[in-house]
Amino acid sequence: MSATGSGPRRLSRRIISRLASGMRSRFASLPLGIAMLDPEAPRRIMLVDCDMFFVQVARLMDPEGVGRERLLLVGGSPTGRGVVTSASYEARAFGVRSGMPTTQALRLCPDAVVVPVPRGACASKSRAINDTLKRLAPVVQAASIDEFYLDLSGTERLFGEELVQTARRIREAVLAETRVSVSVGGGSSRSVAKLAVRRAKPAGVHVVAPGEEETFVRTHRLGELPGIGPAFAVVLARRGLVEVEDALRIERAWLRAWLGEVRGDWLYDRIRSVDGGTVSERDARKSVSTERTFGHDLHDDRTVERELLRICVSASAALREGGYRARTITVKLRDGDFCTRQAGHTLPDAVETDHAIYAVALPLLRELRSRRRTGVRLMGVALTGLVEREAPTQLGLFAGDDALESARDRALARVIDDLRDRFGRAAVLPGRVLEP
DNA sequence: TCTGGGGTCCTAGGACCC
DNA sequence: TCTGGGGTCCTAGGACCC
Repeated sequence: MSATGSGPRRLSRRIISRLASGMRSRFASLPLGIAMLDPEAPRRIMLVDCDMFFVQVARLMDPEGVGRERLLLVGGSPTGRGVVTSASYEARAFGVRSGMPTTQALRLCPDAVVVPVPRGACASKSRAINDTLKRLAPVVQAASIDEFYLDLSGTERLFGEELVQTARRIREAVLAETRVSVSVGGGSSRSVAKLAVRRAKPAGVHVVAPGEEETFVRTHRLGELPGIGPAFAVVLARRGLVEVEDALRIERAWLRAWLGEVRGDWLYDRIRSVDGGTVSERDARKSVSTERTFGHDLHDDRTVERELLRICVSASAALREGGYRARTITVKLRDGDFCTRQAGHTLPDAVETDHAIYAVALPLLRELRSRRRTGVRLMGVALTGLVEREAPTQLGLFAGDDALESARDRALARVIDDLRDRFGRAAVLPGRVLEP
């Protein structure tokens, strides 16, 4: 839950006109004017959310096969330890939900067909939808692979239509251009739009009229609000707060005393649909991670360490692909009994090569393993403390025999990335780094 | 019944510094 | 002779989201 921002920023007239001229060239096909940048214009936010996105993409990929399956589960894994990422509406009628273990889903719906997540196709569909939306709205923010926030403040006057009509137009355009069915929620803030899109599903539109926000939010239970998960809902229920209605009766000071300043303020504002969140281009990434759940728990140290190397290779490739270096390397273990532990280390200088990351990760893994020696169900490596790769480094000061990575190591890593790009992932396999 | 993989944000204690 | 206090970084854990 983010409590950042404090409403629309005020922009000086000069900045507004500069932005507006930039916008006109970028959105040449739109009749955009200065009105939509007016910080005084009431916020009109839309959330475009794909209907069972992974199921739709899997069907589009294979129209004759998977495309004809009504009872379809996307997710699971060849190891048999997966969960359902997305289920068709027909399968949901049997009680299947996303996040449910695939084995459990198949007990509820034995005739369902399970297919893996078509990751690459999902990513490119997501980009296509984003491109379409950028032509239809001035500000588009991809909140996840299948959700997009649009800021349409001021466009009602501009387009000469109500937000509901704009929403329908956008829904039809996305369907026509990408063949993906979406639902659209609208309102005065991100959080209202997010609640509204659920009422719109499937394949519909729901716009909360200006002034109706509080009445609309009041029809929900607290646990239905985005940002209130099972744990928070239990805390609230202990205070007798179950419906939004219940919490509306409590003064801010009491919510702060019960829940802490940050969460108390957040809840007080959210149920009144006060939401400082703005729609803007996505911020820089904060972390890159790779993790893997094994088909069977791993016990042998050499096997575990070999898997760590593979995970480091994959995480560092993703790091370099994003154009980053990382200062903090964290190893995560989930034991056979689902106990999850992690250990991390922060370096004085950011690194980017497989070798350096593995050299930091290996002692962390050994430390975790020595604390608790049980089978390893899952292992992961997270890279944080990211810096842009082009940022100047202190390498010169430290380059020596004990430096974790040299300019030569980095150059080599990029050559290998390039080979993998051209000849496939298996073109270059790690070998020598195995014995540090 | 057995629990994925990719993220973001918050908390809280201890170290360290001024 | 007793105990400062505030800011920032690091680390581990957890809640939450899709």
